[in-house]
Amino acid sequence: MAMDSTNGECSSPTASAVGLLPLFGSSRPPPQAESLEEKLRRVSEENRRLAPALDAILSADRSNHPRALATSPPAQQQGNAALTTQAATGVVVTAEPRHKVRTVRARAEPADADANHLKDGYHWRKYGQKVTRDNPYPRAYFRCAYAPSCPVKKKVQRSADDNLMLVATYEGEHNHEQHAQSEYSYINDASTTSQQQQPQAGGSSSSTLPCSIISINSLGRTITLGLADQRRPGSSSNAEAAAVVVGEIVTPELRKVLVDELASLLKNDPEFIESLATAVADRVMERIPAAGHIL
DNA sequence: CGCTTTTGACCGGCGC
DNA sequence: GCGCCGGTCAAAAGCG
Repeated sequence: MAMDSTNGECSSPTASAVGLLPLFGSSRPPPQAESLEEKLRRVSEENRRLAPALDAILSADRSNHPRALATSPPAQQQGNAALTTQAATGVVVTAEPRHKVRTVRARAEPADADANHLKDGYHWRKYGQKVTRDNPYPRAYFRCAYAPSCPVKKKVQRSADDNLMLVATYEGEHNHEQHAQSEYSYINDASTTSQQQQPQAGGSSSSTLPCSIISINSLGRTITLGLADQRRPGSSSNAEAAAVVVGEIVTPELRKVLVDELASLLKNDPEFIESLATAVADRVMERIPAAGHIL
């Protein structure tokens, strides 16, 4: 099963087919130009879009079995995506539950251009570095700082194609909680992706982007909350550019962060509010069938 | 002073 | 068996 979406292109066939959820479409007539019928059709369409999102969240929430969303063979060994998500900010998580190997691709922060380290909420100790044959950039080897009690290792290497893209491979599972002051979020430049290079909007940094948070809990198989660049031309609303992928959420704290993030996003989206109000009004009207007779 | 990072050496798997 | 290559070790250096 593969999930894919790039740079807020939430309506990509791949994304909608597999569960990267295009919360809102991008080509929509202005609300004032809509008839009631069109509104009804639009609301119904959005309901259809949201249903898989809800299903994905609920299934991830209720399932303790890690293979809920990952049923494919190992990505690294067979070239298939075992469980790959790529959010709008260019972070890809490939989970391979059977062998406890996960690959994370994340765009390095410009200020950290020389760093070869991914902050993921755990404390790592570097134990080696090696230049590999197929990549001019050195590969760094990290062990969990709680080793040997924690067997997790990770390898971090810059992509040969894009030196701002960090590729981290995790092996094993942590047997402890994240560090208290851990940073389990990537604040990434939302205008870039791993697959498609988008021009950086004036070189602005990600810190100016609200809600551009990607959370990856390496205890979980996949957690991605990606919000596309709101400055992108044609992106008329926050939610329109949003893509949410939730695999297995492990910690309640992280779950709360993700839910809060999504709730905050939707609250600030006037189109979502309007759609919600319309849907509620429709339901009310359905329950008052004789209202016309009263008048 | 203790912890972390660096870096060259070493080891083991794999293909020829 | 040999060489290549990825992964690991461990001493030295760096840092707070």
